[in-house]
Amino acid sequence: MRRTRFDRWPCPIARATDLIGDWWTPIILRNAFAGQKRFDEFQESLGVSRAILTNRLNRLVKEGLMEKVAYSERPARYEYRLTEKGLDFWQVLAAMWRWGEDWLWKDGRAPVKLIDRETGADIHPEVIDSNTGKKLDIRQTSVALRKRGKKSASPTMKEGHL
Amino acid sequence: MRRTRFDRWPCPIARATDLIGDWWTPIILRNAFAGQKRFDEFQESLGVSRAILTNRLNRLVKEGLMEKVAYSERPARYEYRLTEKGLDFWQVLAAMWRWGEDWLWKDGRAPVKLIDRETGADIHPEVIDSNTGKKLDIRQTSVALRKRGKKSASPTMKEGHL
DNA sequence: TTACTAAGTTCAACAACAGAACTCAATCTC
DNA sequence: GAGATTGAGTTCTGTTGTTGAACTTAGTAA
Repeated sequence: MRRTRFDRWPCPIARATDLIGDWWTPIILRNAFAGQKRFDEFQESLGVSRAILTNRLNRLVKEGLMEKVAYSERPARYEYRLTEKGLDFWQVLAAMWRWGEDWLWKDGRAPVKLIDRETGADIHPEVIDSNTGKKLDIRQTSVALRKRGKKSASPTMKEGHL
Repeated sequence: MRRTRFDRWPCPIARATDLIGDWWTPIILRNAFAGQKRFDEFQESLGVSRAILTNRLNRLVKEGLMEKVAYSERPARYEYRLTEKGLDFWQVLAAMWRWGEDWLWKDGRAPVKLIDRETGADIHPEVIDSNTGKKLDIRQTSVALRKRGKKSASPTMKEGHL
């Protein structure tokens, strides 16, 4: 009766969801992107239970999004740093940022914005198809099976339109 | 001792996480994008508990990502359709798709891909800044408070670099 | 010697999830 | 017209996961 796992499903969205599909993981990553590194720093700024924080950081390390690095030998002290894999996850958080600021403020606008560190210009994340440079349109998008693909773990991802 | 809620936090990522920060919601939305509409269709293809499915669909309706529409009066039968707000969420799932296919297949590639429904060309989601057209770079990105912003609910989102 | 710090671990109460069975109104099948 | 089927749920029982507080441990500072 364990939590259902998606990490062997043949769909990238399902596998990504398995990894970050809980309340704390995306928020912890957000704070890591904001420069936080230490256990107590995460714990105090978020108010998360220490047991859960331990669990989530361990998972992020095991999955390669963060690495645990000693910044002091004696006493032994560690910090958590984003890896390349973790840094690349910024695209997902940025897409969430964009959707969130577009849709989740009923009255007024979000009190924060993303800016370019050098020019100060506003940054508006947008998801495009890199082949055409155009904004994604679901109505034009389908899922296809790759040729010579490996057998897909159940449940099968069917071809078809999105 | 309720689950910690983020829906009043001043950060778009936190609010979005509150909405989709569980294992089933993104997967249900994925299937909705794949064209599924009915309760039993979701239930059978995902194997999710009916109680949880009811709960998640209700939440998605309450938050405006889906709408419950009667497709038959007698007997009363309903289907769930993505709204504009729900359709726009595709950018987030697409970003997850891209990150997932780039990082979550150790051996080989994901067995599925996104293609353009008309041309059949591969689609590669990518997150850019719509002002510059360039790929996002976290090392160049900061968070800024908007001028004249409303008081921020705790915890405070600080200015600073990401 | 006592207090403090960082990074956890342990614990009890409670909430959420899984899987199966049950409900209910209407329609189809024999 | 009796019984089975369908769609869309609700209810139930037993685990598993989350919360918040207290405790641990090794080393340092006062």
